[in-house]
Amino acid sequence: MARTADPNRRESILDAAHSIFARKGYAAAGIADVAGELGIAHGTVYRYFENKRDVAAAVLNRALERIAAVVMAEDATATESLAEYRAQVERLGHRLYELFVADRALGRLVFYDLGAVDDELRERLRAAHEMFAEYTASYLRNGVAKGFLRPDLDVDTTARVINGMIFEGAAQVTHTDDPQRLRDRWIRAVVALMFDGIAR
Amino acid sequence: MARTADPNRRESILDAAHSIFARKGYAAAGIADVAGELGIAHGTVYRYFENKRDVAAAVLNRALERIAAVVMAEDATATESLAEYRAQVERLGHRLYELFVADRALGRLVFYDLGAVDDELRERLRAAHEMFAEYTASYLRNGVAKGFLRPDLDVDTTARVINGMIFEGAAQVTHTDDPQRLRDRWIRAVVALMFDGIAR
Amino acid sequence: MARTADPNRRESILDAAHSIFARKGYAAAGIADVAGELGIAHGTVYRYFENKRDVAAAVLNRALERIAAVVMAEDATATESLAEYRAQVERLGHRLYELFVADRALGRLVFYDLGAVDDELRERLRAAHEMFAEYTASYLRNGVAKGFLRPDLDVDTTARVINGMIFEGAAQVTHTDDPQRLRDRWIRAVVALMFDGIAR
Amino acid sequence: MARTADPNRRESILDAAHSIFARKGYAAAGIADVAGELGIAHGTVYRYFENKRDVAAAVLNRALERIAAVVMAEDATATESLAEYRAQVERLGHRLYELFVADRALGRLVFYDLGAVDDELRERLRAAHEMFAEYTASYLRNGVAKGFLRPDLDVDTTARVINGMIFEGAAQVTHTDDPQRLRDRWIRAVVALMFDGIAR
DNA sequence: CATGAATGAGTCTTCATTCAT
DNA sequence: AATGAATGAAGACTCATTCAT
Repeated sequence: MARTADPNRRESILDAAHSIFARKGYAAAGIADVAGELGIAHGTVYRYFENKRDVAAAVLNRALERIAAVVMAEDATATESLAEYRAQVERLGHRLYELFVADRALGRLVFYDLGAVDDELRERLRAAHEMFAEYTASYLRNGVAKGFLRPDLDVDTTARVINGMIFEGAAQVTHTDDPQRLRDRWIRAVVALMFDGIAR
Repeated sequence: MARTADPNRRESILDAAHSIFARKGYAAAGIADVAGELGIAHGTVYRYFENKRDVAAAVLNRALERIAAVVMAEDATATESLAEYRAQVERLGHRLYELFVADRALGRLVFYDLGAVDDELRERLRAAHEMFAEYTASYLRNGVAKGFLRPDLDVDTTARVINGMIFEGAAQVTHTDDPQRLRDRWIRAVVALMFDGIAR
Repeated sequence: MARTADPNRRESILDAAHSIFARKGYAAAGIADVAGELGIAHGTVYRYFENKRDVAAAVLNRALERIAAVVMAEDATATESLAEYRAQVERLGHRLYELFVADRALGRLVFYDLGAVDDELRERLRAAHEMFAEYTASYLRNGVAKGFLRPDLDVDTTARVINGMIFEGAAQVTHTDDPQRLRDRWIRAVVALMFDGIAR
Repeated sequence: MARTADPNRRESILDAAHSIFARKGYAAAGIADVAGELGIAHGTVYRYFENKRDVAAAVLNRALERIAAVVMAEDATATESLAEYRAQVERLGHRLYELFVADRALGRLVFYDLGAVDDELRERLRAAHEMFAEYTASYLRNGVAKGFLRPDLDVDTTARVINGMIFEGAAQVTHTDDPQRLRDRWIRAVVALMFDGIAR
C-alpha cells in the first residue's frame, strides 16, 4: 500500500501537511485540505501514508529531526572554560531560534497540536524532550568535570530547567510580531540568567 | 419547583470533562463519554453548556483561575531583600507544583489539549501566559527598584524566561513517577539558577 | 392527563401557539417557545394537550371554525335574484377578508404550515375545503333552482373554482403591505369575473 | 479518473427527494430515506448537495421550472380575438394539468411542504407566484389593448384571481381519484366562468 | 500510479416528552 | 396544578478511508 513512489511527492505532502496543520490545527485540518494545497487528489495521500495520523507522525518526526540536527551540531565536550561554554550556548541559541523564526508554525506544531493527536505522538514528543534534556545535561556534565561549573549542580534537573527556558522562547516566537528582536532579547536574558544570575 | 436543580451538576460536569479531556484528549473525547462518566444522559450536558467547545472553554477557564489564584496570592511589592525574594520564589513554586501534583492532568490540559481546540481558546491561553509574565515581571521590577536585583535586567524578557522554567516543570509533572521528588529538585534547580548561577 | 384545568389557559396556549407557529413555522417552533410566550413552564402545555401535534390540530381546528362561522352566517337559500346573490357574495367576501386581514398569520397557518404537519391534519384541511366547496355549491344550486344562474352550470366544480379565487386572495393577504386595498380590489375582481365576465 | 461520476446521480437524488418529500413531508423525511430510496449511502447525498435544505431548494426550483416552462410556452401577444384567447386558455390549462396529473405529488410539494421549509423558500415560492401573475396579466393586457377584453378590467388583480382558480385545481389533483375527469371539468368550469359568466 | 466517487462509522446537537417535587 | 430538570430517540452532517477505473 503505502511507502511506494516518488519520494519528492512524499516530502511535498509533508510540507503541505506541516503548513496546513499549523494553520488550522490537526483536528480541524482534513486530508482533503492537504491534498488541495498540492493540487492532487486526496486519495493520493494514501499511497504515501497509511492514514492521517501517520502523516502527523511523519510531520512531527521531521520537525523534531530538524531541531535535533541543530542541537547535535555542537560538541558537548569541546568546551574548556566558562567563556567558551557561554559562547557555545549563545551560538546554539541563535541557531535554534533561526529555525523557529524561519518557520513560525514549528512551535505551534511541536508544542501544541501534534502532542494532542495521540498517546503515541505525545510519547514521541516526550522522548524528544528527554533526548534534548540529556543533551543539555552532557554540556553541564562536561562543565562540572572540567571544573568551570559548580560541582554541586543537579545536572539532570538543571538541564531540563534550561531547556524549559529555551522552549518557552520558541513557543513565544509563534505569537510575536518582531521575532528577530525577541530572539536577541531572549538569548541575552537566558545567558545572563545562567551566567550572571539576577542578583546585583 | 421540579426535581431541584443540583447546583453541583455544572461543576461535576466540568470535573468529568476535565478528567476525560485529560485522559483521551479533547478531540477524541465525546460528550457521551463525559455524561457516561457521571451516569447521566448526554442531553443533560447541553442543559448546562452550549456545546462541546463551551465545556472545554469552561474547563480551561477554571484551570487557569486555579493557577492564577496561587500566583496572585503573593504580594510582589512585599519583598525588601534578595533573601526575602528567594524565599518568596520558593514558596510560590511549592504552591504552584502542589496544584500540578494534585491534578497531574492539569498540565496536559493547559499545555497541550485545550490550546489546540480553537483559535479563541489558544488566544485565551496566550493571554493567561501574558498575565503570568506580567506578574513575574512585577516581582523583578520590585527587586530592581529596591536595589537587590541587577539594574540592567531585561525585566519583561527575563520574566518570561523564568516562567518558561516553571511551566516546563509543570509539564514534566505529567510524566514523572515521583512528582514530589521532581517538584523539590525542580524548585531547587530553578532557585539555584536564578540566585546562584551555574558558574563555580 | 390532558383535558383538565383552567379552560382560559388552554385557550391562551392556543393563542400563543397560533402566533408562534405562524411566525416560525410549525417545524421550527418549539413547545418551549409557546410556553415562553406565555411565561409558563413548557411542562404545563402537556397538561392541556397530548403533544405538539395535538396543539397544532387544535390551532387548525379553531382557525377553520372561525372561517366556517363566517361562511355559514349567510343563508344559501335566501337569495331570489342575481342582484341579491351578487350582494351576498360581496358581503361574504368582505367578512371573510376581515378575518384574514385582522389575523394575517391565519393564511400562512391554514394554507402552508399546518397542512404540512401530518397526514391527518392535511386530511382535516382537505375536509374543510370540501365543506366550503359544498357550501358554495349550495349557493350556486339555489341560483340554478331559482333560475337566475345558468342551468348548465357544473355546480360542484364551479364551486371549487370560486373558492380557489377566494382562498388565493386570503393567501395573498399574508404578503401584501396594504391589505385593505387588496381586499377591495380582490372582491371587486372576483365579483366582476363571476357576474360580468371578462369579455367586452 | 475514478469510478466515473454519474451525471444522473444528482438528478436521481432530486427525483428520490421529490418523491420522498411528497410522501412523508419535508420535515418527516430524512436524508437517509432519500438515500435509501436509491440504495446509496447517505453521505453520498452530501457530495451533491450542501444539506437537506439545499436538496429541498433544488427540488422546488426544478418543480417551478417545469411549471414555468409550460406557462411560458405560449405567446401572450399572439391572440387577436376573444375566441383565440379562449382557445389559448384551454390549451394552457390542459398542458398545466398534464403536469400535475402526471406527477400528483407536485401540487403538494409546491403548495404545502416546500413553502413551509424556510423563509427563503417561501419567498422563492411567492416570487414564482408573482411571475405567474405577471404572465397572466400580460395575456389580459393584450386582450384589453386589442379590444376584446373589457377596458375597465383590473388587470393585475384579475390575473391573480385567475391564477387562484388554476392553482386550486392543481392542488385538487393531489386528492382526486380520477384526475383526468377533474382536469376536464375544471378547465371547462374556469373557461366558462371567465368567458360566459355564471349568470343566465 | 493517480484519481475522486462512494462509503458509513461516529458525533454532535435538538427538543418533545416524562415525572419527581 | 405547575414546574423544569432530566431524558434519549432521532437525525443531520463530516470526513477518513477504500477501491474501481
